[in-house]
Amino acid sequence: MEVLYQLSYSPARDGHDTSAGRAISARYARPVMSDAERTMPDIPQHRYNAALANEIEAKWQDRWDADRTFWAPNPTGDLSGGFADVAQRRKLYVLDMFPYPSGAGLHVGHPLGYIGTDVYARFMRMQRHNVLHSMGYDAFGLPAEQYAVQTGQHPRATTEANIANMRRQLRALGLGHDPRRSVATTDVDYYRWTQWIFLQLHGAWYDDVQDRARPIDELLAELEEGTREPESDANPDALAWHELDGVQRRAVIDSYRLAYLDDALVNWCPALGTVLANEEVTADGRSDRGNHPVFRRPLTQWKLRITTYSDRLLADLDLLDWPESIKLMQRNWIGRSVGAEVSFPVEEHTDVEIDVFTTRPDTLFGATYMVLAPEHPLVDVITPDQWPTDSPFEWRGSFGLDKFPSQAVASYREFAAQKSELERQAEGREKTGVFTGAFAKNPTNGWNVPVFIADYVLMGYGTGAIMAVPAHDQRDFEFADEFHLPVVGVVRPPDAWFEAQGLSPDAPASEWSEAYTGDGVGMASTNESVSLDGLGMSEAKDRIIGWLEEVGAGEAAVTYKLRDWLFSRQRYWGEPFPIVYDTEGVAHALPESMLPVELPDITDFEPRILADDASPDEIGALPEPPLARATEWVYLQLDLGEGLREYRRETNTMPQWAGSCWYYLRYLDPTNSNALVDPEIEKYWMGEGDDGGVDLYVGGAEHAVLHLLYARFWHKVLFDLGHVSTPEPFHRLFNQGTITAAAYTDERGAYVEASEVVERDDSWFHDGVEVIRHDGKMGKSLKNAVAPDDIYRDYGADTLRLYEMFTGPLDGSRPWSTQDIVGVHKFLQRFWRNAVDEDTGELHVTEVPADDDTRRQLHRTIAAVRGDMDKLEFNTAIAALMELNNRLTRVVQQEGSAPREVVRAMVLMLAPLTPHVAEELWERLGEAGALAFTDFPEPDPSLLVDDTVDVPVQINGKVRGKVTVATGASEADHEAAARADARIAELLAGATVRKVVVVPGRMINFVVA
RNA sequence: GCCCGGAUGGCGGAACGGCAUACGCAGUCGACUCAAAAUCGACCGCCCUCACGGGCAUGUGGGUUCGAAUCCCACUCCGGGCACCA
Repeated sequence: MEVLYQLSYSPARDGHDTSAGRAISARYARPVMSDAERTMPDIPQHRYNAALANEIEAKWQDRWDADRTFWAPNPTGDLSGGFADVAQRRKLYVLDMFPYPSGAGLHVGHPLGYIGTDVYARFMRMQRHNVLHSMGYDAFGLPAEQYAVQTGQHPRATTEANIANMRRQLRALGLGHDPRRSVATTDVDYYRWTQWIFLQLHGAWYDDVQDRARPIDELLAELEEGTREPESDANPDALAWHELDGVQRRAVIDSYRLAYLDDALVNWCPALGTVLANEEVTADGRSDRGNHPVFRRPLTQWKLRITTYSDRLLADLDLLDWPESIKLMQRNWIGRSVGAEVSFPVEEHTDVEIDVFTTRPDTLFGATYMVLAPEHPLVDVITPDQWPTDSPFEWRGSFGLDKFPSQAVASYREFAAQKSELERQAEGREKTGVFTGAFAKNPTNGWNVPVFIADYVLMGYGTGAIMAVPAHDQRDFEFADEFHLPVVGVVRPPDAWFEAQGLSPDAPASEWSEAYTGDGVGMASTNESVSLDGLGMSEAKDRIIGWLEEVGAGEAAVTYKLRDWLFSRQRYWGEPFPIVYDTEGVAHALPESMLPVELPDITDFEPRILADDASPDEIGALPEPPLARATEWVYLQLDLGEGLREYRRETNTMPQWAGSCWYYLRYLDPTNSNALVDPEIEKYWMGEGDDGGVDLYVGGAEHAVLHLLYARFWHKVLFDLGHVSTPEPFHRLFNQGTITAAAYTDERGAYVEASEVVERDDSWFHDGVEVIRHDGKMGKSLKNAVAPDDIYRDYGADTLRLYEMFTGPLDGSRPWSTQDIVGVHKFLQRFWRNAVDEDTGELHVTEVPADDDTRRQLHRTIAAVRGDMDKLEFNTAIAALMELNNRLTRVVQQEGSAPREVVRAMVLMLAPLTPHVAEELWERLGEAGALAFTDFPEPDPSLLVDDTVDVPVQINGKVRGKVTVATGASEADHEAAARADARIAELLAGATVRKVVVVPGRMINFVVA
């Protein structure tokens, strides 16, 4: 079996250590104590301390590599060696969100989740599971490219160096990963398949009837057979397929694709020199990465039609064992709203209607004006040449006292476009807008309502136009207030609302100080054919939607906040698109046989930015991607079926999210050059059907909507097209917490290096200057990172693992405290001492069985540890092991040696948590077999119950004593035992016992008068 | 503003509606030692008490219950997400 791919762990299977591993061994095998200390007679030679831990850790890490301990066999293919041995085991796929290999390396906050998954994976491996656990690298992205711009060093060089360093740091933690599966998204053999998935998206369309994606060829066939009409924006005249010419047909087909070119407003970030997805822009209009200003600009870019999956992305959350908070964030992000679309005829334009979306069709009678988004295409159509007579001066625009409506519209558009998202934010919710000069007709009551444009209506949501009901929508109310538009109430608020407003219960809406948005009784909503008066909100909605459908003025409708995924980036260090353009500018997908499209080597990585961020309004400010300058790569001749022709390549690259959308599939079959993953292997690890997917996926909650939504979308497309067998990629998701640490700022508010701060009298000083303490997520930016290498040096990796698992529940955030580490280190030291003589290094375990109480505690501990580890509650599992060790310490003191049955079980229970020291003791105990695959201890049920149990006795719910009763005693026996207790009897004397509550084995409560 | 989540000793944290504060850190005292370190042991929520014991404590105020850290309502503070989404 030959395993060849880039950037893998070095081939330890040949018996050679990796160079990185060697470095660790050499570095950490060095004793921490000086030779003088080492030879001092009163410091035991064989104490478990950092020096010994480092020796043990290096030894076992080398051994695991040599023995291929964590190679998980596939059922077939290159990686199937040894499968027969595990074929009877159940499979388990444990996955970490893979890291970006940054140059700074790891700090102790990073591996919290990795340690958690490793403990769980090792625990399950000891319960006869074939466990797949590996770690790859999400290595495309901005930092490597920005570093390249600064230094001229190729991103591949820095990326590979960073990956090597992270592998070294992770290896030193003793993580039981299958190294053969460690892919990096930047490997050509990897991104070849990222490009392949893009081709699948490009070659597919969404069939709304079957509710799934299908190959585009099937669409073509249906159009040619005439079983489907070419309904598309690219076919505005609704011509039949046979009436379209070749160019038109092509445009129609392209408009159906899941990957499509779109000319629309994008988030343009001049400082980063690229456009960004909506998900990458923060609420205050800045880039998620780097916090630079972002502007809305039109540009032709690739988009992925994720919106077609809105409903399924929403509905299938129910299949998942995920934290409710993450599901909720995804639901909110998808933002499904139910309501109606209503058409408002435009005055003087018999053929034009303005369609609006509303969630409150029950308030339709109260619509007193309309608003279009400034960039709405109908604005130019409806805007008249002259202002209507009597149109108020204040409506005509405060942006230049415009003589004509077209001028007012133009100047308002300019005003709105020039505002950055940040400026819009800074202005709060102040409403601005301008009258278009046009009127539309409210279909319910025939009112002529003025049509405005205003930037509080967004082109990207709903239809880009609203009906404004100021009485029942706060934004509309504020706009109406600003422009003195009529406010007509059509839902009667409850009396309490009027009271809270300080209004009399019959005050008309024109006197209200805010909109009433709650439920209420319909009023003033009657015409010749429908009435909503007296109806509640939901009845009124049903009634009016029925009426709208009847008269052809509207229909029920659903809208989503989710937008299609902007998929182009003007960067070098990303996956090239497998797309070329012909001389007409038409995009063509390359055939699969031409993959991979490799990134060309260039030397100038900088995106060309033609204007600085001070003048982003120039269209010329848009950049040319670095790849556009690789002209020898860009221009080529190809035969795509029409003979040899000239083409130019797409020079944008894919966003960083692309590679991370599917890496969990490539771990399964990393060396497959014929397919993304072999179907048999995919079914084996992922399972099939609604409850299939990765068994446990652990990562930070910061990926709640970005990565997790994109990955689910790609997986569903692959599912629809038959490439994977489960509708969802990640069955169980767990969010590990973050590690925080003290951070300090000086008087300018700048962070100072936390490790250099000293405490004096409850104050903190850096270089003698007092600084302010805050707590924050550990990291480079707060200058409070702690390197794992330092902890390995001072305590060993097992101690670091144990400490991180002990400080609290895995999903909680916890402060780092180097001071507290000594507690878990001493626990390991004490357990070691219980089994090994510190002076001689001899084992001092006895074959004599443990006493009954010790054995009972052992089995209770086994039961507790098993339960806790199943639930990923490692902190309480460790607490139980500490308690057992405390008892073992007493036994050793009394007996002079430790019972093997206890030591053996404890070694097995520690094996997932502190695998190196456990392996060492396992070997010294002379136990046979690989520890990693030895069965986890099982509790003896008969030892979990005691003969007697202490039960608290309460009087009126307060604990007043404790009695001992036989296990399984009756309620009467409990009561009798309690009454027999001298102190209880005394307290009960003279009182009337009204009631006795007995919960056998738990408590007795006397209720007295 | 809206939506989630949280609040327990000096600190990190334990507690199926039933002995609050497990386990660990820090602290106090003791044993060993000439001494220190290391190790081992005891104590360690607050108040009153020599003690026995009692009172009060799980952010605040109510409620349900024989019994509430746990369930319900309101509020305060902290953390996270969304934010003119019609």
